[in-house]
Amino acid sequence: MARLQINLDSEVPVYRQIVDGIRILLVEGKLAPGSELPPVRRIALDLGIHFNTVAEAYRILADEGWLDLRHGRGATVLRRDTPLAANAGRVQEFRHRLRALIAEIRSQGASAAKLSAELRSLADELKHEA
Amino acid sequence: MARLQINLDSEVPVYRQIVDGIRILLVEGKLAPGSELPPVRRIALDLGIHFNTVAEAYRILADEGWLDLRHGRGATVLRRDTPLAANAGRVQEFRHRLRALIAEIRSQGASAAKLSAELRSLADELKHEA
DNA sequence: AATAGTGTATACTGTATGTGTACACTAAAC
DNA sequence: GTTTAGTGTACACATACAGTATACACTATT
Repeated sequence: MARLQINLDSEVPVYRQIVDGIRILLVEGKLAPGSELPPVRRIALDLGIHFNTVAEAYRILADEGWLDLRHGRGATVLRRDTPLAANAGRVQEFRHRLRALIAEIRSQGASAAKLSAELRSLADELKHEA
Repeated sequence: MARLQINLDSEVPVYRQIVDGIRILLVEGKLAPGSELPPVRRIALDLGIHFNTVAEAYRILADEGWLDLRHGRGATVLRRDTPLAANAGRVQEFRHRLRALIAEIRSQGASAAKLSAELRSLADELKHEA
């Protein structure tokens, strides 16, 4: 599995950074159904954190239906049919969180032009996946 | 000032939702330098929370250089020259957080096509602002 | 069986979040 | 000038969250 990037100084809790990082791989198909994830202790060792923190992340992804998590056997990626249609509220929430993210980065000095280009690039990637 | 939208059930702390919401208005120029923000008690009353929670949000925005916060007088928006050039690290962080956000919403059922369209729309808005 | 390797459960510590309350500063009324 | 109303500030507190330590239970292999 691709190496996860964790920032211990971030305001975002580590377990959520792990969830976010693995979910990217899952959604983008870089972790296919049937794959086995590394044991919690191994990831924990790599990242320099406690294995329970990784286990918490695995549990969340299992709750979301991404992982089959079984006592003594490890974690495997499930085939996960898209759960629900996108309703308007979800897309609106996305829009709001995206605006907040853009505002935060601009507030730190990133130019609107540069971010606009990044957004277009991501939009294209997404389009090809769809 | 435009009404802030706060979700008390969100996993995101209320004070940070306030920071995010106001920062959007600031970055997009909808709160111009010289404007006065409402007193912390008034916003708190509107949102049904304690005024100290709003005060915490104001302090953060003041630390970021957006607000002039003065004892007994209220909060006014400062002219804030862009603080730093966008370095590569910041844009990379943006990209990663954006991917995480997209993955999360897709994981909840939003289609790649729809999100791609949203991204393009936001990219265009940004471009016009630049 | 025994063992090594997996995830689980629970108690514990430090930190973050939000509130209550008293305070200090400013401006306006008098 | 003093008073008063309105503002942000400081700090203690209750509670929830994040991360760790440790003992446990399940699975597969020997």
